[in-house]
Amino acid sequence: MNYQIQRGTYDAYGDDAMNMKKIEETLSAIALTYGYVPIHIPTYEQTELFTRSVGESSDIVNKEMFSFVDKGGRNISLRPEMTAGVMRAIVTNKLYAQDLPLKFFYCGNVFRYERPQAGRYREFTQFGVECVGVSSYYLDAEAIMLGYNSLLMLGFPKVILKINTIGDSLSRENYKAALKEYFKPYKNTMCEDCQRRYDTNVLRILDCKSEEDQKIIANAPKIENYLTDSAKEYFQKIIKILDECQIEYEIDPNLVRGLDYYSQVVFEYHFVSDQGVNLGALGGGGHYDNLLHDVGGPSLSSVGLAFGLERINTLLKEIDPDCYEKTTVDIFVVHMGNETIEHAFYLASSLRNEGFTVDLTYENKNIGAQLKLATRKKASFALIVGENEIKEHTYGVKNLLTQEQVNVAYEDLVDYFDEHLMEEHHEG
RNA sequence: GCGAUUGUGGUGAAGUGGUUAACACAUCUGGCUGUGAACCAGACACGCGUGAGUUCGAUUCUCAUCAAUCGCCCCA
Repeated sequence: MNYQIQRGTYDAYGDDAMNMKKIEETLSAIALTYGYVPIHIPTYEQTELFTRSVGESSDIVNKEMFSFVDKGGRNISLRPEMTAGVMRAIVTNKLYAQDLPLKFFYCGNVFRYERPQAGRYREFTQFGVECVGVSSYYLDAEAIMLGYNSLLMLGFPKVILKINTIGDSLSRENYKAALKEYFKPYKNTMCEDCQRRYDTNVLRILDCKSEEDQKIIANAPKIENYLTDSAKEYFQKIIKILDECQIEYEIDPNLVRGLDYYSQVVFEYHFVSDQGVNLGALGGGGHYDNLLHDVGGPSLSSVGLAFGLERINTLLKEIDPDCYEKTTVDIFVVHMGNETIEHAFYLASSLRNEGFTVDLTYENKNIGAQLKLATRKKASFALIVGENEIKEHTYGVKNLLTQEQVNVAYEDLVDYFDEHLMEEHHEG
């Protein structure tokens, strides 16, 4: 029986898995500098949490959730995103009673039952931040910049930041009504999707790819004419801050995000490689006002964003395949078999205790094969342990890059490696 | 959920309705039982994604199924 890996999932190992870890570490470190602290939440919640918060009209909840009934008869869903879980955690732990805003960052796997494509998986990893409890355009701007700078820091040569406002709820109601009014006469001539959107979420019609429909959309009412004064001002303040900080952005009036809970400012980060590889949004987020309240907490506004780590990873590799440190070993211990293996074993242990990365084989391979193995494992040095060496307490140390070999006394080994590995790292 | 393309060893890849499925790289063994190379000899697909059907016979034909890639939808 051969077990097949599940559709839309993947295995990562070695350097690949290492890269994912690196990205997470980098993002965490940056979030920390913005005053965010880690939060850990469960992988599954009761289904209703998601239908309430993410929105029943959204595709994510509608048709993409991994839902099941557990042995206790509870309706459970694997998290399709993290924000809802964070809100729930804030409510169950009454964290809103602490100093606001609460600033949390998280990294974890999320699940969406979708058709897989390049850069799209059914189980994927999101890194994100949520800043909860204070409504301030400074905080929104801060979050946008956090995401923008993170991508630059990770090694993206440039980032396309798309930004838009969908207004406060009053603006949005008025605008939606105007759109419905406008599209009404065209409804039957538009594509099937748009006809559906007309009823479920008119805003999404603006996003339509059909050329025919775009002609109609071009003359549709614009959100800016329906924004309340305060919503307009709010957005302009954010734009001004981005200008001040010389963050490049493009205002995309058709940018409407799929999660129902957003209001005011929404944004996405994109990148297209020189080879033309475009994986869609690398990350996105926005401001939300009612989510915490909907989940049973007080009414507090927040801003959040999330990145897709897999997309970031594949794009970074596209840009520069060598952008990550590879897994390496400092010292590979080579022995002559038999009695020397035992000596090699203890030698390796003591060097590991000194903090070196040490590897060796316990098979009886000849010296050539062992050196070859050492090279394959990207070892810096080979430490040769034979009967003569054991007798004289002096070992052959071969630099696998320069092929130079010297004899080093047992007592001097640690110092020798300290010194020479340091050099290597500086050069690297 | 819809449409298109694809599916041969660890990797890249050729090929055919019929005895041993090319070739290359990688790997392993021996020549060389203390130094990463080269060379020489040899090994390496329980069988061509999985299942069923057609056939005297299928990896090659048909159907189903699964998966990957791309587009739509949606999103990270």
